[in-house]
Amino acid sequence: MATTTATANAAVAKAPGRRERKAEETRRRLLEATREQMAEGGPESITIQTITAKADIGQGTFYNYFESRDAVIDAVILDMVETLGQRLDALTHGMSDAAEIYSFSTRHLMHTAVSDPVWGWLVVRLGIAQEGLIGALGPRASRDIQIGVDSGRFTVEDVSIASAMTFGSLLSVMQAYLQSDRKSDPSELYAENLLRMVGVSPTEAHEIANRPLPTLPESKN
Amino acid sequence: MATTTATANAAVAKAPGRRERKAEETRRRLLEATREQMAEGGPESITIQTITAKADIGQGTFYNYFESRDAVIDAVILDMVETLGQRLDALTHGMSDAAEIYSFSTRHLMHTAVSDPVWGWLVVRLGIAQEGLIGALGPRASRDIQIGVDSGRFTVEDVSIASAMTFGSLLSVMQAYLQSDRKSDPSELYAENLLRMVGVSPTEAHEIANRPLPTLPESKN
DNA sequence: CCAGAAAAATGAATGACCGTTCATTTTTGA
DNA sequence: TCAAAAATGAACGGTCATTCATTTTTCTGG
Repeated sequence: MATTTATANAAVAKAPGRRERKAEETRRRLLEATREQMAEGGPESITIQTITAKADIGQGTFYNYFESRDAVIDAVILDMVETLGQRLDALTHGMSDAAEIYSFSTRHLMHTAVSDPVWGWLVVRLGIAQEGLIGALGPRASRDIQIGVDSGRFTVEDVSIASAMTFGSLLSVMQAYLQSDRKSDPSELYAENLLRMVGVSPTEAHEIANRPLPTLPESKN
Repeated sequence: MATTTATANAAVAKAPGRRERKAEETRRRLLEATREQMAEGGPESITIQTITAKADIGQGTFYNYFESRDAVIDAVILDMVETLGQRLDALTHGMSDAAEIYSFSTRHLMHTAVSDPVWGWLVVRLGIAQEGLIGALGPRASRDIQIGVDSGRFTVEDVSIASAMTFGSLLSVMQAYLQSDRKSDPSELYAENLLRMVGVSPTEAHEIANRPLPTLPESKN
């Protein structure tokens, strides 16, 4: 064991090494190229050819980093959803009112979806059938709604259905927004409708959904 | 003019004729095969090869009836949506309470979506990005919600957003249902949540969403 | 600093799939 | 009987994911 040349490494293994660093960089380039391609041309424009050309990397090299075309798409989605999820968690961490947490989360989610073209493609085109997307967003929505139910703030008979509706509404409102003349950000009305859906009174729903929205913390990456 | 041989035909033209009847039959066969293929293998399995094989018709013949692959898919969707829409209209025609109309419509829609595999693929896989689907369902949802707003029954600030949410929720609830163990029909809970969303009080929403659901009239076809 | 082994990169070639076309054959109607 | 209409399916052209024999880069021990 301990074949590393000299540098005293603390625990198990942590020497980056030129090779590793370069490999990581290549992987990052491929993910970045995939993300960009998705933003510019949508999911159908993602071919191995376009990705590798954009990343300035040989076609064959792609398969040293990803199993298949689908694998890289899943990786991009997972990365984006996880990052946003963590930023939302950081934002709502200290809050105590479930309705406020739910409102801020859904507003930010919608706002992100209508502002960032990659999210636009992601949500609308890959949509609901995409495992990665629903698998990562679903649990978060469920959790936030469950908090409201447990604290007596929300009254829904079935959390999973309310969660699915939260998520599905996002898709269609966003789609409608993108196809319209993009007049006004629908985030507040979307959140207000959701609050009513989970049992918050209309007047209160209106007030909560229109509170000043704190900005999202930057991601740690 | 009047080149028809003999048969006294009333107005403009209405002689079916062997040719016309056969052509209609072929078109019907193609639509039917497309529908079946969609039910069995989903949208991506719809190729000209599979459709024509299933209909027992030559590949080339396909293009005597439809412009392209997309055209036949659109035709199937339009047909299905129109048929269901008319049945829903017939059902709710005599009703006066907007909440009941909205509830019955959404319940029937969800029930159809979770019962019929073609609708399943249609709604989930083609989903929200499909022009035909949203173009036909959207206006109906908007109309039903608008009736509620006009009669003071609903309070929503933006009908188009509420309409989009009605439709988008359908997708995701159905998707969740299909991926689960298909335990219980989510139609009632779905409708109840929607009623609350448009401003009906929780107690009333519960009552309305659980009224006995009249069966849908058969279609005229 | 060097040789040579191991790892990674490369891009041309492969093979599969699919929508669409069209020259030819079959069916229909008068 | 024959001309027009419809049907046919082989063939074309294009796209694209994936493979692999070869080249290039990196690492290691001397």
